[in-house]
Amino acid sequence: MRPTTKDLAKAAGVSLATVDRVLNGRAGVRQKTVDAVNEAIEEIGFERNQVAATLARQRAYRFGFALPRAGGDFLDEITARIREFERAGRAEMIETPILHLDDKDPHGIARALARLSPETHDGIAIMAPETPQVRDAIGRVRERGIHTIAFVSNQPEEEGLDFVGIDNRAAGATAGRLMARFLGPARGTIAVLAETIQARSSLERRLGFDAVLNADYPGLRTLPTLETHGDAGRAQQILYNVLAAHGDVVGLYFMGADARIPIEIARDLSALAGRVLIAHERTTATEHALRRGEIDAVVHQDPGHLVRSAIRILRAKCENRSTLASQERIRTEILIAENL
Amino acid sequence: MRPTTKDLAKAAGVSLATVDRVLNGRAGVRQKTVDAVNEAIEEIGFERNQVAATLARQRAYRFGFALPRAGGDFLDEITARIREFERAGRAEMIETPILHLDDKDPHGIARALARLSPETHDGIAIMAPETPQVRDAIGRVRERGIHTIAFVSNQPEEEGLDFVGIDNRAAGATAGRLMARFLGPARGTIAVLAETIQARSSLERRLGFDAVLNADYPGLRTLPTLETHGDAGRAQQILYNVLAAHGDVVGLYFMGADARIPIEIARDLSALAGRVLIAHERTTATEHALRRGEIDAVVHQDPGHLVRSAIRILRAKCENRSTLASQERIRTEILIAENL
DNA sequence: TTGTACGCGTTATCAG
DNA sequence: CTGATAACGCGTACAA
Repeated sequence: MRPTTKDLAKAAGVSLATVDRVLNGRAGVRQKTVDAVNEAIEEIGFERNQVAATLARQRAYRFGFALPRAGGDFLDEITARIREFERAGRAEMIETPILHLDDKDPHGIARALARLSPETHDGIAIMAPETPQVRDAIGRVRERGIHTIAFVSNQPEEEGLDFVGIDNRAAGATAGRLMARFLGPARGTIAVLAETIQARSSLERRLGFDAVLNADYPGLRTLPTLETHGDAGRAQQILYNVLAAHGDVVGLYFMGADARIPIEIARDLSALAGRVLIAHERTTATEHALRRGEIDAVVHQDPGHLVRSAIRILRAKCENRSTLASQERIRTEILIAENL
Repeated sequence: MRPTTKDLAKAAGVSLATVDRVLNGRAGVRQKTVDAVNEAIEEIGFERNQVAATLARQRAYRFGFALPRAGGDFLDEITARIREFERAGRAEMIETPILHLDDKDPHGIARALARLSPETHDGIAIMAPETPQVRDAIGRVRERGIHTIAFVSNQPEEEGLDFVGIDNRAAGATAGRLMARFLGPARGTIAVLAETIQARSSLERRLGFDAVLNADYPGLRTLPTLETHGDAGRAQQILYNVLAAHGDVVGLYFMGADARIPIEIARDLSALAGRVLIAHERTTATEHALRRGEIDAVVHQDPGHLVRSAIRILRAKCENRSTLASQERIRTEILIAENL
């Protein structure tokens, strides 16, 4: 049988309570005693039994998800995955409450984050715009002893804040390579659409996309990013204009997280037939479009994986363990009709 | 607080022991009592606390992996992922011993499986050829009360044996579509290589590959599958012959799980430059080849995901729970240089 | 057919 | 600063 805390206490010549204090880094133990316990840990090869530890905590882990209140199919999918986990999580003593944030109101977000207490949250995954207010609020959440990670939309890297999501530059490069390979010898212009070019994810994707095309495909020219602001009418006008202005548009890249609107418009624009269309994120809209051959490929990050990875990382932080890096890197997936 | 077995016992008017019997489907309880307990479960909304249940079992789960003794980079990768899990699994009371099988000896495999006892194994994931002996042996393992699943290489579906691995037909179709899309307007012949055409996986991949090409690309012709039998010399000869016999080879599809040998040969065959090459499984060989642009795409199933999915499914069976279907479907991943 | 009592390996709460 | 001791929710002998 594996050594237990009891064995450890005996080996170190202290009580169970002291063992617990050392194991969990609590204050009020002489350094000498700490060392003795740590030596005994090495000696007998003690490893904490997390199952017992979780049971003894007397309460479930509470890992919150702070998400924008509204935000298209992809966010709905994320929410669905959280709720799905919620059911299974109860038996494992993990709760995953969702906290809704108003995307457009940084102060409101900051206030919501300020209300988080260690009493009700062991950790929180935050998907929010990267404003100074939000960044500061996150810092204060951490200071209160709540573990935090940036979720899907990255926060500035500086403060070593863990991040769960894909590498958007790589995702853009992937889209770019597929676009070029699918176009083959064709030459011409590629239009790029996004909800907004302000989002960091859009910037990074664009960077990756251009890097590939500029480096290897002189026959292809990319236009500046066009902003739809999530507005169907505007998107339609934009697409119409760009096709009118450039007779040689051979490809379209929908860079945003909600490709539904551009896809629907593209469907009606017969002028787009035969062009290569690439979008981001698997949603019902992109899935159907792939099946019908209306778009050619989707670059995707799996929402289920995102959610579970965030939970695993938060839990590992609580138990101050490290995680399996190989498991936590979110893949930049390529979807075509055949591998849906 | 969530209701516990104690609350359940009280609500049903029985003892804890009886609650346990009903919960775990043990014999020796009057139907009337069973019903009473089940009603009480509904009434108070009881859900078993798996953390407590696991702790109380007094022993770790033991989920074995029965794998071929030798088998190329992909299998090495799987083994590495099992070992990786092993370290983290101990704290969660899950052990994952590996059982080595001799791929070429069905009777030996059957004997090895016959030695498995419920004392030492709660479940086992089996990767083995689909011979009658093996199938029968698996049946007997299950009869002894050990949970089983087919791992990576499928067993005939008939007996409702769960399977963890990709849909090989879809994987072949994915490879076929990529091949055709990357070739663009080019016309010509595609050579298909495999270690052996006998393996079910090869058959299924070929089926998917051909289905796509035959349906949509009349300008592309596929040759019969060529067998390398994992032999470098033979593979070289085959490739040489096929290029000599067909002047219009525009693409190569490496269907087997170990693309290292064909890749190395292709690298030296300057005649292959400019052709589209697609292989299966991410290994150091395929990864490097993608980075260097020696091959164009890799169709992949993630070994880490395979391993963890097998473990989760076996565990769910032990706790007779259902699993999150969305999490357990192994993706047919497409890898190019940009999304490695 | 049913119930009692104890144990699992931790954590938390006291008292000293 | 340290130690006893009682939980935590469930499984399992063993008794009845």
